[in-house]
Amino acid sequence: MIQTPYISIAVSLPVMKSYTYSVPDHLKGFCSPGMRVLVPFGNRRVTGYILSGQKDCKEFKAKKIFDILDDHPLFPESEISFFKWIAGYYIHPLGEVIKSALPSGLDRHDVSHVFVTQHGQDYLNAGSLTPGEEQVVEFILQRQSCAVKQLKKNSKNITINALICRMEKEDLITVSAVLKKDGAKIKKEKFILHRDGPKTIIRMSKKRKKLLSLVKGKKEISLTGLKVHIPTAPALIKPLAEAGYIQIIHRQVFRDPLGDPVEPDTPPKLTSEQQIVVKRVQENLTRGFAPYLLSGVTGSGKTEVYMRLVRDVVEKGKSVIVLVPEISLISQTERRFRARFGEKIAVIHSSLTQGELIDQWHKIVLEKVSIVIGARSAVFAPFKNIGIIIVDEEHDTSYKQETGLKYNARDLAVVRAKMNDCPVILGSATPSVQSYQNVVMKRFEELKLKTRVNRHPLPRITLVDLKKYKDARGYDRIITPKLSKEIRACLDKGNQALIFLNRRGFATFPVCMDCGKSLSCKYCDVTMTLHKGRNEYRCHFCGYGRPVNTKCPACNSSKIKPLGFGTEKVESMLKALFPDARLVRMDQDSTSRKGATIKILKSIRNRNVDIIVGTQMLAKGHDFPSITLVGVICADLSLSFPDFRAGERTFQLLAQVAGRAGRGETIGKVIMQTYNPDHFIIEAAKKQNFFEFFQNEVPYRKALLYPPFSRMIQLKISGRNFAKVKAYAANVADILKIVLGNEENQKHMVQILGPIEAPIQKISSRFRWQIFLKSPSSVLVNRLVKSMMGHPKVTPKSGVSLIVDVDPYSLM
DNA sequence: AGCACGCCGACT
DNA sequence: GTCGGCGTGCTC
Repeated sequence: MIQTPYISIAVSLPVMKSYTYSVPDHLKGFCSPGMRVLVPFGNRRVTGYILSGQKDCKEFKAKKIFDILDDHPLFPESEISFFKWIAGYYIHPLGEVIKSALPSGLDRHDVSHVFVTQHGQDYLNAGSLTPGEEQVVEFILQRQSCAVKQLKKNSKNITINALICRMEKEDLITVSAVLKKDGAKIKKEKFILHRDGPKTIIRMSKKRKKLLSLVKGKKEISLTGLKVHIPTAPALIKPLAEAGYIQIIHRQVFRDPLGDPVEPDTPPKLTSEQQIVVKRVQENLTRGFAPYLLSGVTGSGKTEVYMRLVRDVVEKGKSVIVLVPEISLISQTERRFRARFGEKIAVIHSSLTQGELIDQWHKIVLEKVSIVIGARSAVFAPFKNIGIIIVDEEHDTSYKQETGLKYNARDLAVVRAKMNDCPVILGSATPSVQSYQNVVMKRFEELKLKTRVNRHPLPRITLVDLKKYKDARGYDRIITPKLSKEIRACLDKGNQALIFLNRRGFATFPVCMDCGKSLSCKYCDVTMTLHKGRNEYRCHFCGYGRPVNTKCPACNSSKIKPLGFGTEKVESMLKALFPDARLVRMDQDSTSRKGATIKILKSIRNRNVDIIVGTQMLAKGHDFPSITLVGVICADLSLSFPDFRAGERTFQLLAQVAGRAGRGETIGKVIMQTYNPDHFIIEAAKKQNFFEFFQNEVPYRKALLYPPFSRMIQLKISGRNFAKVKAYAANVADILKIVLGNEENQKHMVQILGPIEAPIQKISSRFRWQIFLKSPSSVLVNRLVKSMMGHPKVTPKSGVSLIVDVDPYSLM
């Protein structure tokens, strides 16, 4: 609790400093760090987060805060230093860091709204408005009031600013600030308490009597609980409460996002390997920061190791954060944790509604739970006393947030563990090069699980050289005879086959047969994809669609040939090749409808399908015990990406997909079709040998000074005007060079690459340029960017945006 | 982010 | 001559 007259606030706006406010008398003693407050900022109201108390404020007169928005802090004081670290490392405003750490939808600020005045109304009725004015007035009246922003967006008229201004002067409309209201609130429910000795005696109907006896039987009962017995209870309670028979109280309840219940499980006996690993970590549980990399082949029982350690930590009265990759549905790992720990768990996941997420958050803050399991944002879980942090599938790219604050939750997990003096375990069957390099450098301790729990051997992988089928006609070119023979055999045995292709749609490269140009998106620098199911061409970057009978935009020819293939085409080919088989496709297109994913997963589990075709969403998080054959249509698709991590990603993806085969009793088979059977990535994937991959990859990274042998910061410059973007990018690069040139001792420590045009030159009508900074020292690149941003010549240019991405994942 | 203040082009 | 464009700077 803060007793000082002033408080230090981070506002949720892109401003780099914190601000001092005074606390009015009636709010004294109600402020704590971690609470939200509504504060005046400029001439409007915004959300601020209380950082600390402050004794005095001399340089300027502090404004008073308007209100405190929370009863309890939303995060513990101890987390503030973590937020500050993030703000510094990712070069991001502190208030926005906190905003992105908290559940979305909690932010409040003024939004200017326009209203129609009585005067304006009269003019409209009298028909004395100009057509332009009439349009504005009617647009506002349709929705009572309207945000100025929305009005501007809707209007094609460029002089809308002037029009609004003039209409306000003429008293046709008024503009005023409206506090943005949020959909998500704490859910409260009515609870009924019994009271003796009513103030007034009222007539007792049968229902009233029944209700009273029910209430008397329990100490307290929720209205929902009462409704089960007496459907009309909501109407009955009011007179009874007024007469003093009962008391109604409002209490917070937690919405249940967990869906169908999971059967509780009993811990199995650990294998000797697992025991060794568990013991090793247990020894260090209370000895401060200790980072581990748990590398274990698929099926080696990593989850069981996590669960043992979690139980230990919880028994010591500490909290646990478990991070899992973001997938479209609750993962197998999450289910297993719930089965083991039941009520002690909070879940943080993108499929939660805003309200559910806030409830889970409150459960953590109010210490109703001691375990959090969830996707990347769970790394911000507001625990005070963390005993261990676990990051499962640490190599997974979904830990990197690509919008707003571009953090990597896996890296933040290590930082948070360090600040909390606790162990952190990163687990994976295919670790990231970065994490394994940390093992090599002895920064992480490696823990190994070499054998599968059920002692089954890993699936056998056979390569098929696609070069031999380059000139083949028809199906053989995409589904080679070897693969189709194996599918047949798999079907005949009554098993399931999984066919993997990391590209969705039917034809991915439509080409005009007359002018030879590919059909590209109007707004992006990419080829469109034919989707037969939707009957249109679609851009996978901006969503723009063209009808299937579209003519070539360059020469107006109607002869567009659907070259290139995606999952949709593979599906239709398999249908033709195996007419007896039941097929299902699983990709973004087939799972976008609500409930579709569950339906597909259930049909796979219940063995109502024989062949599953899909993209990488098949490779993650779900367990398909009856799949015995995995077919990879083209293993090299992701290999040709213009990205130094293309090889790493390909290896991980192939190893993960291969691991889907033979999880049950039968030994799995994998057929991997590739144009590069001799490539070291493909060879290592074939052997499922991470170490071989790593040893071959490292020299290449070292030679070109790529991570983990350097730290990178990517500057993305984009805008609608090509010349402006290019000029601004050049300007930023110049400033970087000047700033770097001033630091004599650092000149040779940081490389500035660019500005260059991005591999995808335009997305959603925005032209894209980039600058890369590389350095062996993360501190130096960070400092360079900070001084560049502070340089007087790098003023934000209108129409051009500059985005800083520290440790970037996507270089496109 | 949003808003106010301050300087240059096309119009009553 | 002004109206209204938008570039620059600040918000406790």
